[in-house]
Amino acid sequence: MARRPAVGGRRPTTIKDVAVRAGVSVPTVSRVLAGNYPVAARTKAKVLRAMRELDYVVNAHARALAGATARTIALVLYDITSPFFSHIAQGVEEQAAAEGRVCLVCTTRGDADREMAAVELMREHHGDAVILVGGAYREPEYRERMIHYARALDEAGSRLVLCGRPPLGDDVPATVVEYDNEGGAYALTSHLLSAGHRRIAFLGAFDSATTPTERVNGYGRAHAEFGLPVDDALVVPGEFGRSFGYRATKQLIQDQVSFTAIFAATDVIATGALHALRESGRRVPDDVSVAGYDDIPMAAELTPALTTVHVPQFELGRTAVRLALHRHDAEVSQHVRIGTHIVVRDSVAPPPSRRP
Amino acid sequence: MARRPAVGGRRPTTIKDVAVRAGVSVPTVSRVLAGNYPVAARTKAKVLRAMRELDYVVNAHARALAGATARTIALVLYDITSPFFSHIAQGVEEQAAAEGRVCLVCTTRGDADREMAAVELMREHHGDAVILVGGAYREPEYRERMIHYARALDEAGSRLVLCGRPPLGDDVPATVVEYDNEGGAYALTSHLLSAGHRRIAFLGAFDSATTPTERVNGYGRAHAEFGLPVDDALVVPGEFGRSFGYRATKQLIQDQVSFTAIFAATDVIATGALHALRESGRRVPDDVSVAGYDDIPMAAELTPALTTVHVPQFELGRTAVRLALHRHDAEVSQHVRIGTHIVVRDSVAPPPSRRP
DNA sequence: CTGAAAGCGCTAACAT
DNA sequence: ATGTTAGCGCTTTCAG
Repeated sequence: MARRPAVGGRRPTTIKDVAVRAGVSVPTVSRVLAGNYPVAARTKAKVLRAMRELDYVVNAHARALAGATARTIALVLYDITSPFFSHIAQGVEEQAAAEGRVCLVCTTRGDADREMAAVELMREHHGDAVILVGGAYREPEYRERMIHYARALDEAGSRLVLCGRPPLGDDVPATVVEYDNEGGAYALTSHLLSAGHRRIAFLGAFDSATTPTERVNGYGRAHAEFGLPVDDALVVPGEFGRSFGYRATKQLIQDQVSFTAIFAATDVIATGALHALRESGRRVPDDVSVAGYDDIPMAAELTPALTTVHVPQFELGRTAVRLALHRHDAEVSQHVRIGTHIVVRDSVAPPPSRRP
Repeated sequence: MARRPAVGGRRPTTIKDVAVRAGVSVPTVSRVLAGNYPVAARTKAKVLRAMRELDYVVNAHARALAGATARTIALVLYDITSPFFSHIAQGVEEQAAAEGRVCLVCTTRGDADREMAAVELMREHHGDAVILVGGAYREPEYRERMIHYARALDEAGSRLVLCGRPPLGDDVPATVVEYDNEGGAYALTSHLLSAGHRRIAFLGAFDSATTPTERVNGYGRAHAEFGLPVDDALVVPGEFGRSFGYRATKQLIQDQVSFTAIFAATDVIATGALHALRESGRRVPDDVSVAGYDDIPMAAELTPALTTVHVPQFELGRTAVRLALHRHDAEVSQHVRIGTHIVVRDSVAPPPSRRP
């Protein structure tokens, strides 16, 4: 029964070794470790000394198995390299650290199957919460599966958190941290319309298989309120990546679709559009106005600085963790909707026709 | 001894429940779970069926405690939101996933104490490796502490990995995945000098307390080989952030220091410099050339596209995981140095004096 | 304030 | 091919 001779090393120090060296029992060591139980000062000192001398660290697994919680937060992320998601992740990580938790991270890259596999995997780790960021699909089976996960996690004493994703229904035990997609898009489109734009291209109308179409809906509602029709030729479906923004803009120009403004569904798409416009000799905002969505930090640093809709990414992440960990406090609501607002910078001007 | 009534839920299903329902013993269930032992097809089917019906998932902690490894990779990162680090993190995450591991992530934000606390925390989790990315300090106590961690992790059957960080010494059991800082900086500086530049500002000469000064060394060596002195007024120490690049450039201009090129120690610093130059009415590369380091994906997409030194971020991350996990294969070296090379784009031109 | 005993859920050695 | 037994390192009753 020789256990774990660990190819390159010997058996790590355990609580028992500490107990022996300090001349006390194992539970006593455990008590000074937890610090939630009276221990004589002298005993405590002896134990701490032994721990230091032996370079002892607790075994998180043994602790999780014996005690109640693993003190981890699981994060299932669409993609770490996208600025929008990475800032949410930062919020999650910082709040988790502040509450004494480590993060377990998995990446899905927009694959629903990988996402579900990731949730299953996270279930095995029995963290305090499983936070889903980005990606959300609308197939009914997918939804059913998520509801199932929400229930399973709840029964296991954990919590499913939908961060920046649509809710699953009021009877589903999940925490929801949303933000306003439709309203922000409505406000920004209104801003463009008020500036005099009548031909506004919308880049990134997500297809029905993926994330909600709320942003394009806001765009549509603003047009409706202005009594203007939407020209379908101006609404370009696509993913949220820089290359899509670039390609879509090039295509619009090549197809000779006339437009005086571009509203990109994300700031990253907008940077691609900006690039394409510049390459085609269009000045922004003199010839064409450009607006984005998300207000990633880079938006303020582009030339011209991008007019966009602010989404508090960091706050979103922090809130997700906070709500999940304090879900038993009566004051803490489990469904919040964080507001968004327009940030006016330099990439939007009246269309050329409206200027001298 | 009522265990874990878990405020909002009941006791999760265990392997025992599965065994009972399938009418077999616990080890048999364990065997079909592991799949590394002969089990009769009929029995296996019964067990799998029971697992499905009970919605069973293994307890990762129990498994880690009883078995050998936790199947996790710990990642201690300077900052998730910086593109350079997030792309390394992506490489780590993908390789870890490919090898059936989940990542535990902690962020340090350049605080040596937080970094050490993070390593301690990761030690508790008994992952297969603890990968350190970014940040590295040069105080002797810090170095001693890291050496200590390397030994402790080794003894625990884990592995310290220094990714993009200087080695700790040949006798220290750690995996090192380096890349060439000095050589890349030398090559790029030579490129600028060859183009005719003689007043090249260097932005981001790290102070002695933090990361190595190798990049500035390469800058110096190139000058020496060209038989040129370095003007200290052109070498600006600072952190690697966009705002530093912006401020330093503004300062240089305000101080009327003459320069025809800027070599930024990171691409992110370069974006700040670009911004400041644009604001001051300098055209790039017509009036001033700009070069960066790292080749973050954004570098290719700037206007003008940035000439820089390519560092394979994704590869760095993947390699870190691969080497650590396969450290017992004789063929796998535990100290690799990944090459860097210049990427010539549009932000460097001969200085105005050398053009018609 | 401290120790003895039990058990968390799982895997691995030992028998069949 | 399967069951029995022991034990991973820790926390938590329960006694004293």
